[in-house]
Amino acid sequence: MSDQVVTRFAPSPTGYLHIGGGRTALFNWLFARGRGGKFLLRIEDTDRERSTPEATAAILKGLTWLGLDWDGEVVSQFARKDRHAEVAHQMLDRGTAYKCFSTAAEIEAFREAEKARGVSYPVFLSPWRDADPATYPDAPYVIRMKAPRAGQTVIRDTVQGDVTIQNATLDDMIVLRSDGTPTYMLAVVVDDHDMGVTHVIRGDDHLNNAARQQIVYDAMGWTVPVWAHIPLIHGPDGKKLSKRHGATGVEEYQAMGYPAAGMRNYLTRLGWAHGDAEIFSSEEAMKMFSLEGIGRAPARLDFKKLENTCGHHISMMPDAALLQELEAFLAAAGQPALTDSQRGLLSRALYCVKDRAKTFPELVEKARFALISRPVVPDEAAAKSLDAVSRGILKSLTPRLQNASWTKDALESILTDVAAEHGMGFGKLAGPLRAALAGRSATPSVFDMMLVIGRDETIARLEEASA
RNA sequence: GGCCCGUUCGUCUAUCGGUUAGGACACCAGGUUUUCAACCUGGGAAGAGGGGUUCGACUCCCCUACGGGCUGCCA
Repeated sequence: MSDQVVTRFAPSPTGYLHIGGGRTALFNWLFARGRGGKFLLRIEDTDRERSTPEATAAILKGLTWLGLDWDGEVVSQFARKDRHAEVAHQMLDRGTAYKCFSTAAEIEAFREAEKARGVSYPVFLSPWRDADPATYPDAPYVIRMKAPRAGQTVIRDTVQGDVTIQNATLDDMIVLRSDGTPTYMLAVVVDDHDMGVTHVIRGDDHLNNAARQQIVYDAMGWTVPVWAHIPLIHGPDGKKLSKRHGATGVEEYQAMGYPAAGMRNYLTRLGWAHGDAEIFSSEEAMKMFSLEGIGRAPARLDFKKLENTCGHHISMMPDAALLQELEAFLAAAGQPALTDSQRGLLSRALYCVKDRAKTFPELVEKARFALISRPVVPDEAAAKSLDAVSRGILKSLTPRLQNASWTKDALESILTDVAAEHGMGFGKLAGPLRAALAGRSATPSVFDMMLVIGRDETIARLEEASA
């Protein structure tokens, strides 16, 4: 018997990867990876009407972008339908399930009638539960689990605590549909058991389901996994996160230019805490992560904090990795790829822009000075600082830069000297320089810009601006 | 409607009966500066409401309010 941790993420492929699903996957991943366990991926595609291969691809893509790698092959739940049916029949043999010949129309009619009578929660009690097989008609049937009618089922949840459900409120869930396909309630249990899942970490929208699933575990004599039902993510207004809040799919976050490491960090802290830890790598998160640290209340998405977290990660990232992810972002956002020379320039510029950007678009904007080619067209604010006097000063500057030693210290002393000669502080000179070098009024340090683009380009831009 | 879960600064959270209720983001003020960002210093800011239990409750129990989830031959 191995006590290795096995977790899984089990999305249904009906759309893109929701940010909440991404966080669920992240928690499962952190928990497994931090304990030397396995993190498995299963696609819950038993609903043939709604499942699409495109959605599956989108989900895998989202997980991959987030950097959540799974162990082994992706399991298709639908592909295991024969195994599910086998278990349903074993339940039949064990007497923990029965054939029910009630039609959908009959059940619907029953519910309507009960509601009309004022029964708020009509629990359908199948007349076939204890019927004599001799009376079975030759008709389609479903297999229902024989759930206990009395007593209670207790879910021992690591996050929510002990949750007690009265069995009387549970009906005999269908485990196998009349067409022989399994329902979710059966399939999850069979798959989790067969895959050796030890910890079920999922959204708390499944909390009530856990009671029914536990009944299936008991019916088969299987070990119940450790439950951990985590609260959902809400929009900034506290309502369930939906389209109208903006981004709900993880690919939208990628397109907005958030680095994956920052995303992971932010999402980890959303609904989970470990003392005062705020900014950390995924490796550190794995060491700290525990189910006990998960909060019980739904958390709201805060884009400001997301940005702040991402800013820390951008500045911490090694240049090579940063450049690589930036290029992936450009591709994902449908922007033109970098040319070889732009890539070279950008990697030289990173050191002076990475501390000032929170997202990739911001990083590109800050590094604009390095990527543009002449003529440098100043924007309105920059144009204002390029008056006649300033242009004259810039012109007088170029000869002195010709022979200057191209270091920050040397440049600084030349420029402060020039400014002094014109009876001004360096601050006065910095504006025109920015305008000439970058065409903007807000840029990285002028010295850094000169260092990055080099002597020839610097002089060319100054001459152009002062012409 | 019924059942289940939740509720600490605006937001994410720490606290696991005894704290001036801590941190982070955001915000405000000041500083630094070569613009922006960053950074530094300081500031305002919270236990939903009401009952208990206890020498003592944010912490335990009950009620109310509010929010969320579930209530399918969906997952």
